Amino acid sequence: MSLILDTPLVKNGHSFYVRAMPKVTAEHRLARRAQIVAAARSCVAEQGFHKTTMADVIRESGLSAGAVYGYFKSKDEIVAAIADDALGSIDKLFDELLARPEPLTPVGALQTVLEHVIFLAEQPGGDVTRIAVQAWAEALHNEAVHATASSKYLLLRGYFVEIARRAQADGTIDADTDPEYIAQVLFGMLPGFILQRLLLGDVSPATYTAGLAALLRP
Amino acid sequence: MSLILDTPLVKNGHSFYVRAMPKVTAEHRLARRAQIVAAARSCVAEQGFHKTTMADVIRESGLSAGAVYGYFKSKDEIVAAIADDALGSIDKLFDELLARPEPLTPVGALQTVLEHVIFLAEQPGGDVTRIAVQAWAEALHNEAVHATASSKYLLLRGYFVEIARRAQADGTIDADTDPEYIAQVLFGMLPGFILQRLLLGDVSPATYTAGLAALLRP
Amino acid sequence: MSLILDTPLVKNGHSFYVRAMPKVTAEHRLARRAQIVAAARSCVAEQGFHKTTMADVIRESGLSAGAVYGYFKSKDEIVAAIADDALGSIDKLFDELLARPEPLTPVGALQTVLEHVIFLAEQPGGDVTRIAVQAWAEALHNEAVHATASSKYLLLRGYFVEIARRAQADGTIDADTDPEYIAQVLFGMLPGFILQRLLLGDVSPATYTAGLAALLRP
Amino acid sequence: MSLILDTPLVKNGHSFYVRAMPKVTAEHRLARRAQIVAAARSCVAEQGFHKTTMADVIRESGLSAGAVYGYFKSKDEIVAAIADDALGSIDKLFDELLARPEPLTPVGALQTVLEHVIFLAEQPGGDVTRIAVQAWAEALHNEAVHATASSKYLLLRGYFVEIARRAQADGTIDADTDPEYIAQVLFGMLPGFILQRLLLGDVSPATYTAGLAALLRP
DNA sequence: GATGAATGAGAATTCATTCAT
DNA sequence: TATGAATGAATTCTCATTCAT
Repeated sequence: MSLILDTPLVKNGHSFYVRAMPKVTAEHRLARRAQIVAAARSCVAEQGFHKTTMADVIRESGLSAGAVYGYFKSKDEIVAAIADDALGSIDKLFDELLARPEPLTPVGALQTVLEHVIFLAEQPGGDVTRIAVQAWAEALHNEAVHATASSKYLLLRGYFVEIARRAQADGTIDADTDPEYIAQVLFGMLPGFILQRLLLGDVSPATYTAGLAALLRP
Repeated sequence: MSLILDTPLVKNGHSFYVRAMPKVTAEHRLARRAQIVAAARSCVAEQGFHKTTMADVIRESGLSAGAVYGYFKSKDEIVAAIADDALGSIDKLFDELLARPEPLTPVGALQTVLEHVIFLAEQPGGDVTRIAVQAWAEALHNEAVHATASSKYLLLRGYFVEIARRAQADGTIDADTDPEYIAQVLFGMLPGFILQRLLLGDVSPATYTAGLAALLRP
Repeated sequence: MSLILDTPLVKNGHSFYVRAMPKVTAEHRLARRAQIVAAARSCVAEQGFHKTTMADVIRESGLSAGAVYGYFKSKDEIVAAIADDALGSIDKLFDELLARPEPLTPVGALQTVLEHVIFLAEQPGGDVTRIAVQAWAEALHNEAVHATASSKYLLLRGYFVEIARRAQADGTIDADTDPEYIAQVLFGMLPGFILQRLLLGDVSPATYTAGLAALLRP
Repeated sequence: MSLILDTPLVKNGHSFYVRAMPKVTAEHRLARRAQIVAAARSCVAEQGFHKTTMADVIRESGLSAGAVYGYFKSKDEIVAAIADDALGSIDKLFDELLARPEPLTPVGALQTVLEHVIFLAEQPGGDVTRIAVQAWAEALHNEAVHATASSKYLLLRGYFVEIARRAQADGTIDADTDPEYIAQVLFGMLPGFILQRLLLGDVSPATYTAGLAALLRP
């Protein structure tokens, strides 16, 4: 990004300076925001939202205090952005599920989700599931986080409703039960999986799917 | 804590009250600790661990700063005590389950647990499940809370192992699957229930048990 | 303020500790507030409201940051308190005027006021008139200061209305003019005196009263 | 400031615009400075010197940060420029007074000045008198502003000395009093007028002149 | 010269904890 | 032991100013 001319051009009796109009703004701004969120995310995955100080985020992001505050008005906005970002993983789970050509069974859907959760958790830059757990706690007294969390979770749970409906249609599952209830249970297995993985460390998609399969098999 | 004298002694320009110091120390100490934890718990249920300040706890408990610090060395100790207290509810769930005369089926056990969770959550003094969610987040970077949480959760999950074994013994559940895996799934339904109840507000023991029953019914 | 007893009194089978109930609160609180305002005032007299930092006030007051914030919720509150305090000098001018046994003429009243302004300005702890000038500027965009200033100024101007009325009654001043207008002019000489004294340094009650007397003498 | 090219040059992934640099430098510079001072003045009239940030000035002026700093080395220089500009109104008062063909009486001179003060205050771009009040406060701890203010005020006061001399010459005013003292009082009525107008809002040239006339009439 | 993103010192404020009484 | 005023390090956020383009 070098300045091209140091000496003014002279044309029509006027001197001209060449001014860079960096296209920067749009993408650059987003990239910087992402950079900051990434820095913050890795702090939060380690220390939680509240032990993470702005100084941590600033240091980790490699920017200055002023720069960070140029992209986010407050720590709360960064917290919300991290939560959004982490809960955005839900969208990725969703895409993964919808990419499947054939319809999935309940167990199949759960297995797919669990495997993708593990995949996401192991991405570099801080375990998303750790952030999800922070987000659960935060959502209880932070309306912004609550709003994101509930909408994302309703979305994913909606997918399980669809799975339940199909299973009811082909007679695999009792057709008289509200598919929402079935989805509550299926979706409701995720937090328990995440929590046991983080706190007890002895679950895996394989053990979990095996356990569920055993329960479902008559 | 009776006052012996109603009229203050005045000496050196200061007034003094003479106050009875009951010898009860042992129980008294415990009562005081409980009083502080109760105060702190109701703050934490509303605001979370980190937004709850010592000043909040001190005000809510009706004691003085010095008094509170006489019973707890630090905020961290109070946090640990609240987590212990909240996770102690697990013991109550457990007692509830063991009190049953006849052995429970997986669905029955879950229903019993969910109903008791609701019962505990609705006790006055702050919803325990809100504190549990805070404790999950805290456990990720607070060893004391992590230790309590994991031991309690292993204990409760152990109960579900027992349930699974019984169901395998009487042929209700496939006997070739490790009962630990089955317990992971059964126990793993609790966090999802708690979370959906707090964040989405549309689950109940009835809907959940119906959903699970539909899944299990062939 | 020494603790009287180190060893518990034992009476009626109970042990007693003697607890100091410092009468502190009421007067002590006021004294501390005054101490902080005094510190702040001397800073403000030198540097103005905005160049005076909380760190300055804290250092000058000899207290800690926390202590200062225990008495004032914000810098704005301290600013308001200083303005109140400085504008409270108006009350002192007023008292001075009302203490006079015989009624004053316009020139006499002005002279008395100017002399007392000088007296107050020369008190140790920061020239009040410098703070008054800051308060004028502040009042233009600080509602709290504006409210105090306008009420105090109306009060003092009201005194001059009274002076004007008397002068009209005894025929010294034209009776057909609204005494409020006359008071506006009399009271309105004060800011100009204060300003010329601070910025030009060449006015005194003597020169000012001489000038006014010359104007009034036919 | 005409753009020669409508289509950006693109080079190295950046787009460039070529802009005409008028040779006008001298006037252009002054125009730009005036533009910046005007922007800053309207901010200061609303918020005072210290609440006005450079960001405010930059936004209001429509220029870039760099551009503003190209014309003023620091905020302090802008503050000084605004004060100079506002105190420059004194020159306008002065011109107004000297433009009168016949010599003025003290009351006449004051009336003329007050009326012109109102005229200036009501010009668009921020009430000059509000800025004057800020300048008074600033002059107490800003040598540049102090220097400008005192020289301007001495100048205007000098005019009143002249008025006083004339009145002494034609016997309207006692000849034994130093005309400087009389000027102190006459000039000293201005700040009180400005302040009462801004803080109390109930004075006008008419009420003020009426009040003064009543005082002077035997 | 012009731009505006970036800088970083410094400001206001909070809060866990202590300690004289 | 009990009190609660006091402490001061740590935290969030601002804003005058610079500098690569």
